[in-house]
Amino acid sequence: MENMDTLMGKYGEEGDRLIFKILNSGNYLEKFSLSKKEIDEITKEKSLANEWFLFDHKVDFTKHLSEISEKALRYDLTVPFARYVVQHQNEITFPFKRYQIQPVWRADRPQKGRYREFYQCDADIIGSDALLNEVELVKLIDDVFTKISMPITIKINNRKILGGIAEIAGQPEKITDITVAIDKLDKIGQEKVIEEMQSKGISDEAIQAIKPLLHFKGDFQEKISLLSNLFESSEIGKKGIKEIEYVFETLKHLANIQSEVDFDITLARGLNYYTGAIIEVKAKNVQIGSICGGGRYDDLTGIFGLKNVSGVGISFGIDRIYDAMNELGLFEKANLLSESTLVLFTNFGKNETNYCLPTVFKLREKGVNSEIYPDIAKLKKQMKYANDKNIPYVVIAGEDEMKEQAFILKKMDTGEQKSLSETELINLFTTV
RNA sequence: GUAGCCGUAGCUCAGCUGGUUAGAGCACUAGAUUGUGGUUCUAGGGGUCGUGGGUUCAAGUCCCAUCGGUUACCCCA
Repeated sequence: MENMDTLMGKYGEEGDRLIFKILNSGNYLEKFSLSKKEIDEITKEKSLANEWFLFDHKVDFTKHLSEISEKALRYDLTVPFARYVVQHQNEITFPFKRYQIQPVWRADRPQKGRYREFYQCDADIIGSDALLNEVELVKLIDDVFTKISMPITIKINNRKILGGIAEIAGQPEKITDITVAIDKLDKIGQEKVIEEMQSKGISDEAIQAIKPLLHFKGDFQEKISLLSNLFESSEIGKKGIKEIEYVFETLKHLANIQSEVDFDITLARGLNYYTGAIIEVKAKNVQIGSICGGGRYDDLTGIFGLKNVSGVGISFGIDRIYDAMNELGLFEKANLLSESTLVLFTNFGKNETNYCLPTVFKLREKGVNSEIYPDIAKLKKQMKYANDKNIPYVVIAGEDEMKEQAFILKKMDTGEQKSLSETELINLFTTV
């Protein structure tokens, strides 16, 4: 949980709306009052017939947020991390690296691949503006997805390039609108992108300047040279090109990257706080949103009172990665669904349980996953349980076996069974 | 915030232009197999048809409201 003002204004307009707000505790309407203007407006339409007019008339509480809510659930891990770094700046040695796995919340309508509560795993390096950190994080992404054998595309862009585009378009203040529109290119097509820009009040001259980018296809070098021509008069654009060139060259020649890495001019990302590299990862052959995202933020700690500390970080969307792995059948392929229990001891009654229990615990001490059926049930039911749970061995011990100080071990796949002493049984499982 | 689709057995669903006692598969229980699973066969239990109202001689079916789920837009992990 965070203070509301820690979170508000960091993620953009849409982000602010999606922050889970928490009502104040206790009599939370105590401090609440309508402004004179609001009362005038309401009473104009409706006479103040009774004291419940507040409830009769829809009041826009979103305009009174600060009066009724001062806490909110964390929207991501990056902003709270920046707050943490500022609070503990004297105890932290920079450059500071950390990872963190925790749930975050979005007040959104849940749907496929989109959750109200989900886990993120963040990895950040803060207190260094070296581009080497960008390279390290891309390498980290590549390592992770290579390890779980998930084919991905790592898309990389740079906010400075987007800034350059806005600059040469002559409307730097419209950078967000321009980039959000460009971001939709592969979804809605060139025509609609231009329409959207027009509707956001972007001038026709600006659109003409941007247009060459919209239907541009080419490899990395071709993209770079196109942008270089475009950015002759844009310092920020040039800087963006230099940055992305370094990152790509280093990745290409020194990092041994397995995944596809793509310089995507249309990649924008809605979060406001990014200032340099932006990264997004898409799973191949799975229809799900991005499964990992991140970028560089130069001013995030500045907002909380610690200037000139640049950071770069990425965030894995754990739940989506799990969904994608499921859909691709990666758990089966990696044999991650193998049986959890190796031996099941059947339960015939109290005496038999007392007879078996020490052996179960001895096996467990030796690291053999064993369990005893908790209820006195028909053998048929217990066998079915073992079968349904893919337990490969079942131990049966009733009165007869107790007399002989023996256990019957049944191998489920072949059905064969033999009588063993406790020592023989334990040895069988521990000397493999 | 906007729009579409769906709510019937524990689960997945069928149920036609309203018309007897609301069905199937899976799961569950029992038996064939009194201490032996996977296959098979037989029998059985289990339903306020999301909720509330309306139309009708008659509503799971039509209408309205409401709640829940889901999908898309937006945005993102």
